[in-house]
Amino acid sequence: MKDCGTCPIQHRAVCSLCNRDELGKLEAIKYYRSYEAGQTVLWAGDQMGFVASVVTGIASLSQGMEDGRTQMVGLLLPSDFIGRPGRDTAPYDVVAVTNLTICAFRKKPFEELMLTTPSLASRLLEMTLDELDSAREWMLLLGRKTALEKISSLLTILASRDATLYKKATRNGMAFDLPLTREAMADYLGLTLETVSRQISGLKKAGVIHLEGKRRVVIPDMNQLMTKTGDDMDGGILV
Amino acid sequence: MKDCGTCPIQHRAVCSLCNRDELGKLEAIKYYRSYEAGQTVLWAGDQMGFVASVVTGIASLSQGMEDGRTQMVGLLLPSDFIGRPGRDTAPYDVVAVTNLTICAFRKKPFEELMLTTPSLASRLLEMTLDELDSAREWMLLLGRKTALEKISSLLTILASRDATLYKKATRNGMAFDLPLTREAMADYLGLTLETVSRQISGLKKAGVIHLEGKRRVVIPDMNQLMTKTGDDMDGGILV
DNA sequence: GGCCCGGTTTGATCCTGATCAAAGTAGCGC
DNA sequence: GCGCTACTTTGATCAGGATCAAACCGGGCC
Repeated sequence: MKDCGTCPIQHRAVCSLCNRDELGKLEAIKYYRSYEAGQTVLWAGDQMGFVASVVTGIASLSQGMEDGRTQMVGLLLPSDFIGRPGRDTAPYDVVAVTNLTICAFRKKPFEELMLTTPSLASRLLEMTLDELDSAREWMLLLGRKTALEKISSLLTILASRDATLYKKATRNGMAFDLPLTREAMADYLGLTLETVSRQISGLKKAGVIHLEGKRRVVIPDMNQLMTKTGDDMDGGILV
Repeated sequence: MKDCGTCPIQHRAVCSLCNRDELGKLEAIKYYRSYEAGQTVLWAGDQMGFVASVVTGIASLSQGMEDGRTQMVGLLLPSDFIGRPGRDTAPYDVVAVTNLTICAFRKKPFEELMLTTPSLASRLLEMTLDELDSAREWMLLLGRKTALEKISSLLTILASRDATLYKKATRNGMAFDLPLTREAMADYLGLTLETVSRQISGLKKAGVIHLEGKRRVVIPDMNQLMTKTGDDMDGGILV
């Protein structure tokens, strides 16, 4: 496994592109960049001179309407891809939700590399298809799930991603830090922050989760939470 | 321009893949297939031996929950792509909404062709990115728009697609046939069919649209309809 | 300590869209 | 024509979340 340079999580290949860069071709065109929580990485419509992969932290993609309503359309966790080969402006706002480090590649050379490296191109298609699948999964959530199901689904996803990231077991009890504010959760779920708060209180009262402070979530029984998502449970952990 | 074989719409390159197949490599592995309105092309989980492009008609992609709630996650119009290179089961139900003709390619040889034909691979990435963009556009609609805005957006999109398909002007008045039942519209918009019906009646009463029969929609002034979508209007016609 | 500030919780009320129910319409086969 | 079926419209009522409003933390900083 190739080390991703300054990658802060030891022994984990979080930069999913460098990780497969057997020939070291990406090495020459990559650089790291960091953002503080709350900083905007790109505004919708911005010129975009790079593509990138999230190394640590979380970024969000958001669409806004003129009257201020916003909808988060993607949550980028470590190893997720940012950017559009073949397009030159950002279609959405990209915001650092937590402190964020990305591994960026200059776009022009990256695109040239794609033409001569079929494995890179097919890896990218693969990743885009995955994103498409999760976008569509999210459409079901936004269109048809109740507030309770939405919250439960989000917690389940965050818990699973956190678990895979740190290689922890999920089945019997786990804990993780909520990286999102109530407002960010609301934006992602198509709810208001008050509703998010109320539903979380509900889950807490029901004993499905408990909170240590405002942000640390303890889930005594993962299955109990998953019951509330409305999803099929035998598919195992979703991502 | 290459003719797409039995393609029923004359002088139009609706099979977007054959259309660019300068070398005729796709010729050998393609075949046509037709479905009647209402027929299911693929069930979620089905083995999927082909990829395809819609030639005529409309297909839908739907996700279902066990309790019967369903959410349409994509509407495939002529030239849209069906299938997943690199995956072998269908992730969603694919249903023929109207009578449907597709141009299918056997998956194995198609994938091999992709490896040796960078232009095909990059075309596919392009198409997938487009799908991802429209999925995310739809997430904004599902999460944040009102019923009226949802209906208006759908009508606007259908009108625009219809216009490009038949090369008609959209700005000053147009008419087209609604290909979807109220129920299908509801599934797509995350509403109930009653709400869809009521909102359409509302638009009719307001003079924004009128109906000839149940299915033919006349839009005297496209701009008036677009005012109701909640979208930015200077971006021109969305697809 | 006291203060401020961002984030959170909780309460009261309102309203949009869901639900339940019934009637209307068009097409089609007989 | 009749009756059937699938689709649509309209009405009455309900409820899940939104909205408006206030109080409640928990830090950080003076």
